[in-house]
Amino acid sequence: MSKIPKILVVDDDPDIVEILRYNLSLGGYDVKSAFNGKEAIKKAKIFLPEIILLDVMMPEMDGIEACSLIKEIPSLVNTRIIFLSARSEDYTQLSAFDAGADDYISKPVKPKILLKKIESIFKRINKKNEEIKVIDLGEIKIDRNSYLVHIKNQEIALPRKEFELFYLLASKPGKVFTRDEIMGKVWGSEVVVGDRTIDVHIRKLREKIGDLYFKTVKGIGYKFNQ
Amino acid sequence: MSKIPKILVVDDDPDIVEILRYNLSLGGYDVKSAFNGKEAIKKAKIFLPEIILLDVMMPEMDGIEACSLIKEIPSLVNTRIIFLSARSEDYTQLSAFDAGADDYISKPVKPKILLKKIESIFKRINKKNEEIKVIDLGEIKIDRNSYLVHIKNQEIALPRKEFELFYLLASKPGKVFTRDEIMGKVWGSEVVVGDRTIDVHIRKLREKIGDLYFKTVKGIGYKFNQ
DNA sequence: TACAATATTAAGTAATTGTTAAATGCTGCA
DNA sequence: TGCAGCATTTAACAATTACTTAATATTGTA
Repeated sequence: MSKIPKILVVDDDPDIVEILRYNLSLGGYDVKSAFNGKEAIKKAKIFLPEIILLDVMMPEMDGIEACSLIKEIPSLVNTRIIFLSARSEDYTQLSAFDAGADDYISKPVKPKILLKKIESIFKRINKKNEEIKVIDLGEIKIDRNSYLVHIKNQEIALPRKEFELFYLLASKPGKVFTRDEIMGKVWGSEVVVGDRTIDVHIRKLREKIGDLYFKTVKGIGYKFNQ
Repeated sequence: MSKIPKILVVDDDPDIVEILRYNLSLGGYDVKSAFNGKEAIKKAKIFLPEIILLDVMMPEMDGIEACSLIKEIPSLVNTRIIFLSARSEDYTQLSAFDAGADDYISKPVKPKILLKKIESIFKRINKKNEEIKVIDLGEIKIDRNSYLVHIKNQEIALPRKEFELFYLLASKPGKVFTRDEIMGKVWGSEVVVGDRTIDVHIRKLREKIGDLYFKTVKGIGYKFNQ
């Protein structure tokens, strides 16, 4: 998490490579470049970048073909590929996504959009590693994919805050979460809400999920017990 | 799938036509030729090639104009066009792609590169055709080939955006797709449209497909349930 | 017991989505 | 080229749902 994120830039036009390299370096990334598909694959194997920016139109081996090949290299399965293309046509986009692209930027590339996109991808990468999508406690399952809670074959839909709160508590059954902890993780550190807000949400959960599961630890916070 | 791939070569220089024809024939392709844009269009309509190699500079009607016209012929919408040009100038490339070109080779053409490119395009074409383009959920079938939806022996035609949205949601029944996710996958990550656009499309789907299938998860997104 | 912390309500406020109709964009065709 | 017809987006407003608050009651414990 503490290492510098690596990006490989691939384009046959040296000017474009330079522009991208410049902007990405400013953004604090470790950038390397290649000028065709073959070189890209070779360098990617060694450099192991988190993201590859890949031009679609290149002589010899085009971006889409290169992408397909990269996606087959085991050490690069988690590498995200962003295509660069002269025009944003449906056909091109489709083949790009078919080949395994993760995103798409049309030229001319605007530095702001580029950096934003990169940033959002890194955010996604980090998030994904942290997150487990389904909490399975046997009788109770909490599923982030469908935003549903299953209890003994019953299906319950929860509003967002209630779901997040439940998800947090159930992520470590038995652990007491302080009010501050809950506040920070469910509401975010910037939001300011009144004292009773958490209680009200706990109440709703007790109503919907079952009274017994949620234990109050007076003076500290709450915990979930199966 | 078993037929011989067809390529139409168009250049006003008979020598170049001959070189290309020779090399492509060796590669196992069914090659025909034309010597100007008009002839190219006429022959293409009958020959129905998978790929057209088109010289940019030609007397009477240049390649770019010819390309535009070809792209408007319904029976040739799936034909890929590769431009041949004496120099790889930016300006030319841009107009070429504007006209609907799929790729670009600069002269002098190296047979190896040409064959590789052609091969990679055919690979892509075949891959696409092989791909699962039909989502079959029993009572509901969603067919990408015809852009039709079948529900209980009823056939419903959907406009593109509605179709794409439906296709996305139905690709993982039960999964909640966030608005961002939907935006990125159906509209593309660069397009900016208003807040209510997705809702309106969902509404149309509910109208046409059935209210029950599309569930709103407030604060998150939408999901499809069979 | 006192009293600080939590529970419970109902009602207020905010946020999100639904619905329409009209505006805009696009495509094929005469 | 201009028009017709459909697709898509926008904008305004309504409806719904989520969330927070405030007032009051209850609880647990020093």
